Amino acid sequence: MPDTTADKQRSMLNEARCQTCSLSSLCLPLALEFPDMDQFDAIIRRRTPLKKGEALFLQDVPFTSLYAVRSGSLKQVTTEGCGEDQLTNFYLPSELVGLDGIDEARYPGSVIALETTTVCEIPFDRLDSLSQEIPELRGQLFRTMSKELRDDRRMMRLLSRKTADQRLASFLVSLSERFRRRGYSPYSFRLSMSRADIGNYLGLAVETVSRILNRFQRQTLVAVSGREVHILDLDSLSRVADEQGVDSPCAH
Amino acid sequence: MPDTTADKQRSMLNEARCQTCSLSSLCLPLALEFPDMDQFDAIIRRRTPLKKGEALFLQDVPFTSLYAVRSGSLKQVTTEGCGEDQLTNFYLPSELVGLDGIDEARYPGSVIALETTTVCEIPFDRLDSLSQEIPELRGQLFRTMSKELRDDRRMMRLLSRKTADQRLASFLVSLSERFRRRGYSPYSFRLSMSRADIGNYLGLAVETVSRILNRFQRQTLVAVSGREVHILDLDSLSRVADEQGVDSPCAH
DNA sequence: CGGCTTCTTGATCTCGATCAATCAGCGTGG
DNA sequence: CCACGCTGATTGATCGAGATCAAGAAGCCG
Repeated sequence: MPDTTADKQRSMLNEARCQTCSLSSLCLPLALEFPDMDQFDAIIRRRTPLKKGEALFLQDVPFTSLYAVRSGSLKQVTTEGCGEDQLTNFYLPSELVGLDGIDEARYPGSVIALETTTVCEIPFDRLDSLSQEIPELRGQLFRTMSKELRDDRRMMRLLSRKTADQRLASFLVSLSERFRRRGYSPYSFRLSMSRADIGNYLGLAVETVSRILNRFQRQTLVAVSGREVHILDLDSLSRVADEQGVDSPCAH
Repeated sequence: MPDTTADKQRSMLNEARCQTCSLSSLCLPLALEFPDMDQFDAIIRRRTPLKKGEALFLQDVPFTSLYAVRSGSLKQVTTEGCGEDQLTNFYLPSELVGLDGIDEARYPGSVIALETTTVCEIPFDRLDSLSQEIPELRGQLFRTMSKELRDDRRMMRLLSRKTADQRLASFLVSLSERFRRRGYSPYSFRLSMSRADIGNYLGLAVETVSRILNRFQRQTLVAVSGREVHILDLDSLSRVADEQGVDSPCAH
């Protein structure tokens, strides 16, 4: 028994090294060569895995670190005043959590594990210093934040112009792409979030999410069984995701 | 005549120095002391003023620089596929334009002047190098991007949960705050954007914007005449902006 | 003053929220 | 092993906020 624990410990620490991490081509240190990678690796802190429903941190807690998702997934939830929560983001492996906390020195939302999840903690003051010495790291940090800004703008477009159908389709296509990039099947995956989470994120009622998934299924765009999703016709789904009004056939 | 031009030129260049700029306490170099400020100032490039409707840059053009607004205002518009434009941001003096272009090395939307507008061009490669030498500058850049992320999340909440009334109220309150911070009256200002722009930004039809502004006026929350706005009851307006459902009286 | 665009106002219609039952999954304890 | 209860998901019926359609009114500039 102690043997197993030690093994597990060793394997975890090994996994936890950036050099051997399977996500290194997607993660923050992606632009680093070996000497720099070692330096970066040295500031990373291991965390014990989060169980489903556990919080990585709570809203308004002082900002100290960024977190790179290693496995599993999380959601970011902001509670404003006494109103309902707003789910502002889902995080998948290799993605960087906490960037929106830098400015006010506290996290603007709670981040909750949707399943068993492991993360790498990156103390921000150390990262900032290191980004002074390693221009590639600094550049990667700027690019990561910039990309998140771009994604946010896309989300605003989704929320302000798209129909419920287009939102669901966009959501599925986006998940599919993100899984593909991470080496998983873009056609078959398991949703780690509930229908309520999806609805909250997309600005739709749970019932609407359910109904539309059902319709997509009848249209043989997808096969959905509980949280298991099979995408049957990614092209059509993509077309639904950003189709225009029926009478604007785009350029011809 | 040449004398006047020379005067104007000199005065513009003088104005254009960060050290003497009235926005220095809000703008990017806000954390810098004098020797560093000079270095920063040295990489800034002057631009001739943009006329109303002129583009600072167009969508998909290669990213080279950030721009700090000196006077006037701009809107950022993204055209996706063949669909309608999405207005994703308004920029006021001291705000930084172009941060979402870093990642893909091109600007993800066109930025258009809403009135006569002057900006400071900040070549990004120079800024990046300088941010290596000046930690305060780097920190300010991180904070600025982080703040924009937070603002985006707030906007998502607005778009996915708020009613048309709440959106308009939030918009007016937010403008009021931004003007106050810049030393202008938070109660009286001129909208530089059209109703159509406001509607596009808030995810509402022009007609709805018009109707609700009218209703706010009947409720003596504001007095609106064309683009001239007087806020008569900022408290009530703020309350409208983030009131909950009628039957959740918040904490008591 | 006429020809624009922008803004306002009114009438109607529609998408998706809301309300209201089920239904399915699933861990818990008898 | 199965009844029980709980949470999450589905399905149906109704309703309403805001979009859309359709005129006008008011600026604005040559």
